[in-house]
Formats: sequence, C-alpha cells, structure tokens
Amino acid sequence: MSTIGKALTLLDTISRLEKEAGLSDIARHCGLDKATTRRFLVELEKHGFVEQDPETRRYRLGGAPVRLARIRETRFPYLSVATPFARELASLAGETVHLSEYAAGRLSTVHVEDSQRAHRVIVDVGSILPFHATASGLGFLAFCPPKDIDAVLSAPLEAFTDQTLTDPAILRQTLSETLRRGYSICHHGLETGVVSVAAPIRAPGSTPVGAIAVAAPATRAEKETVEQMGRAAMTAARRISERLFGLEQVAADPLARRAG
Amino acid sequence: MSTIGKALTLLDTISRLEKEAGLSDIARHCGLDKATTRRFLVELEKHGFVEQDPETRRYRLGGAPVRLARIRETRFPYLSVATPFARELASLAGETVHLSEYAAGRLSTVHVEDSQRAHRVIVDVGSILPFHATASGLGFLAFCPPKDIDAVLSAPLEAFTDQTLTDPAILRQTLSETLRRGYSICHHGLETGVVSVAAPIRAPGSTPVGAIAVAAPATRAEKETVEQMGRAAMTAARRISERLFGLEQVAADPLARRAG
DNA sequence: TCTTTCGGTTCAATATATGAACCTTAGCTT
DNA sequence: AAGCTAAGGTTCATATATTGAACCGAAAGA
Repeated sequence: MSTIGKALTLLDTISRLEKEAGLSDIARHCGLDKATTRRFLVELEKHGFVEQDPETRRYRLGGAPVRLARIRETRFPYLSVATPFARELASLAGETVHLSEYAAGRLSTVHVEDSQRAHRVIVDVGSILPFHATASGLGFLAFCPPKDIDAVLSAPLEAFTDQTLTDPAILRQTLSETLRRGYSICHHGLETGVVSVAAPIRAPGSTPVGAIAVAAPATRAEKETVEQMGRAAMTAARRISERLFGLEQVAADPLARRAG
Repeated sequence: MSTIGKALTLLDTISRLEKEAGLSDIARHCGLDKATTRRFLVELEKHGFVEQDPETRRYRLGGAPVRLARIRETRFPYLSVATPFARELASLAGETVHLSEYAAGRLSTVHVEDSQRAHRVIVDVGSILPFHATASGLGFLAFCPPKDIDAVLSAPLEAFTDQTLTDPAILRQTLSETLRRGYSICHHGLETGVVSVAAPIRAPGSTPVGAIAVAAPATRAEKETVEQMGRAAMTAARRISERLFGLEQVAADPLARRAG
C-alpha cells in the first residue's frame, strides 16, 4: 500500500477509537511501527487532520476535516437537505432515524436523529454500516448495479448476530425484494433486538449516494409498523433525492424545468 | 516534504478550487507531475477524500471528510454550540457573521450566517483568514502567546488592499489594543469597503480555538455601530467559550459545579 | 529501588515515489 | 478529413523518501 493510503488508514483508525489515544496505542491498532506512526501523525497534525493534546500527548481527530466537510456541503448539501426530513421521519415514526453517505467503498453514518422514547436504538455518528447486515446497507446495495452487488457478496460476510444473513443466495433474494418494494427491512442484522428499514437516496437511474433508515427495538416492530416505517422512509428518501438532484438539474439546465 | 504532506496539500488545493477540475489542471495548481498527481488522486479517491465524476472525469472533494467532521463534532461540538449564537448575533447586528476555526496553522471559515440585507458582505465557507488582515485573525492572534505572534509577524505580510496593515510594529500595537479591548477591529484589511470586528473563542487562559466575527459594509460602519458590534461579538464569543469549555470542565469533574 | 512502558529519535537498508516519455482519445483548426 | 493540440492516463529506470530495530530519557508501576 502507498504511504498515503497507510496514512489515511491511520486517520480512519483514529476516527474509530472511542477516545484520544497515545502513540504506542495507535501504532498497535494500525499494525505500524512506532516510528512510522509518529511520522504519519506529525504529518497529519501539520495539516490539521489530527491534534495532539499538549498535556497528555495523546492524539485526536483535528479540525481540518471540518473545513473540507463544510466546503463539500456547500457544493453538495446532503446533510442540510436531508436532516430536516430525517427529523420529520423520526418524529413521525417515534424511532431513531439515521442518515448514511457512501464514500470510500463504505456506507458511514453522517447524522442521527434520536427517538424521544426512553427505550430506543442508539446509533453512533461515524459508524460504518455493513452492506449485508443493515437495512441501510441492503437498501443502498439493492439499487446498485449488479457488479457492485457481486463485489459485496463475493467478499466474506461477517455474522454479527446469529440471525445475520450471510448466504449470498438468500441475500440476492432479499435485495431483489428490496428493489421491488422500494425499501429494505433488516431483522437483527447487526445487533440482536433491532429491526430497521431503509431507502436509498439517489439520482434517478443512478447509483445511490446514501440511505435513510429507521431503527426500532424489535418489541415495537409489528409487521404493520415495519411496513409503515418502510413506506415513510421511502417517501423521505424520495423527497430528499428530489431536492438534491431535481434542483441540481434545474441549476445546471434552467430550460429543463421552468417555474418548477 | 513527505509524500503525505504533498497529498494533503493537493487535497487542500482541490478544496480551494472554485469547481471540479481535471487532472492536468490540478497538477498545474499543485506544481506536481501529472503522474504523481494521478497517483495521489487515486489514493485519495480510494479513501473517499476526492471523487471523480465518471462522465467528465473531473475531480472534486469526496465524502470522507464529512464522516470525520461529524465525529469530531460529537467530541468537540464547536459548530453546533456556536451556530445559534452566530445566528443571534447576525440578527442583532443585521450583518453577516462568520465563525472560524484554527487548524493546521490557519484560521478557516467553518460557518457563515448571512445578513438579511441586500447590501451585505459575502464570506465563503472554507476561506482562509489571514491573521494580519482580518478581524478574525487579529482577534485570534491577540490572545495567543507571544511566540505565535512573533511567528506570524516575522513572516512576509501580504497587502490585500492599500489599507492592509503590514508593518509589524503597527500590528503589535493593534494586537495589544485588541487584547485590552477584548475584540478586534479591521478596516479594509482583506477587501476594500469592508469593516469587521471579531472576538476569540477560547478556554480561559488558553490559546484560542477560533473566532466569531461580524463583517459590515464600510458605509454602515459608524464608530458607534462598530463598537456595538464589537461588544456583541465579544459577548457571543464569551458565551460560546463558556458553553464549550465550562461544560467540559463540569463533565470532567462533576464536583466542581454542582447544579450548574 | 528496579522494571516496564511511555513518547520520541536515529540511521543504514530498502522499499517507494518520481517524472520524462509514451499511448490513446477528444476536440479544434485548417 | 487530415493535422494539430491538449486532454486523461500509463510505464519503468532512476532517485529519493520510507522504514524499523535499536536507542534515549522520562515517568509510571511493582
């Protein structure tokens, strides 16, 4: 792997640590030499991607990504467009809603609207959503071209619970159901006791860019409730997609839709 | 410079381009060889820091920084804490307000609340604020330790307008006034016709982490108005700082402030 | 006190990055 | 339509940056 790749992997590792970590800790997590780790950290720090606490000497995520994220957001306002719909969906469903975005071959959680209930599903911002074991992943993948599906299903599929689907044939069937239905359903895929539904956010006829999902405790997931949540997620996803891609088309080609 | 440094500089360059750019364009902007540029872009793309448009083959900022930024924001909620105060300040002052964060030796704009007026100052999210030529920069620097001030003032200082202060002696005086006053004032430092005021966001007795600034057209910047805006910015900065660092102390040491 | 582990550094060995030259395609000029 | 230019992308010998075992001093545990 190239040096850049290693450094960015290190950054990713840091982002996944619960809290600030020391040099040796980070080196161990990344499987890198301490000297190498240090040089990477120093370089990343120079550019603001990590920070070192001057007292504890531990390292944490820096401020540079914030600037980049804000720039991206002004050009492709995924969060600012989707968040209000996520909030609406959360209050409608009374359950935790999360938004994910596809980047670097992975689907990662970029926003969470917590349910107001005491008993609710907790989703961490920044967590990676496996394609085969989450509603978001299935809802996303179902609308991808066959080669992407093949790529995911031909890799080893981890069983996170004893009910995680790992058989490619069954998953293919689940995906085609999802495609037909318009939203995905996932029972206990990543964590036992959680049922979730999701729908992809996408330009018409194009690969999805992310997904919106509702996650509920299984005790509140009657068949009919799940269907309601699924349809609501699908509607939210469609409205977000229209706002993101419909308007962009207007901006790019004003004649396409006058007075839209 | 290390390969990592070069790659991150390239990423920074891309973030600064107005719009998506082609390979040769990017190579020229970075002063790198086309082959090198390409390898960097491929590597950055693998990790989601840049995206390539499959049609135009142009490159743009990717989604990975969004995930990192959200993680950082959950650990250090700078934007979510500061934004409401910025909005309040913007409506109070009736002028554009912007928030900046210090990272990688630079102060960069991470949020903007636009003034409602037709005639207003425009600030771009992601723009870099020079320390000597903006209210944010001066307000930040004034509260930094002397060695940081020396470092900035000993480097060449660009004159962005014919009124930009570039004389280190005068700047030192401006900084000490700012320190005494609690907020900075900058007349036509970066752009002619703009007057701005700013105050640093900081833990007590510690180096600032950013600044909040109000920017107004010079035609609306009477001496008294400027003072009012300055005091308002200072108040906003103080309240943001308390929320950020006051609460953190409580969390770290619950006995320090019971029933806060 | 002794031991271990920490953050951080050094330098010879070596793996990696580099860029001139190249290819192919797309658009423009003549 | 041929000819030209510049685009994106690739190759491979060369040059350079990366690597990691061994090292240091400090600090935390035993």
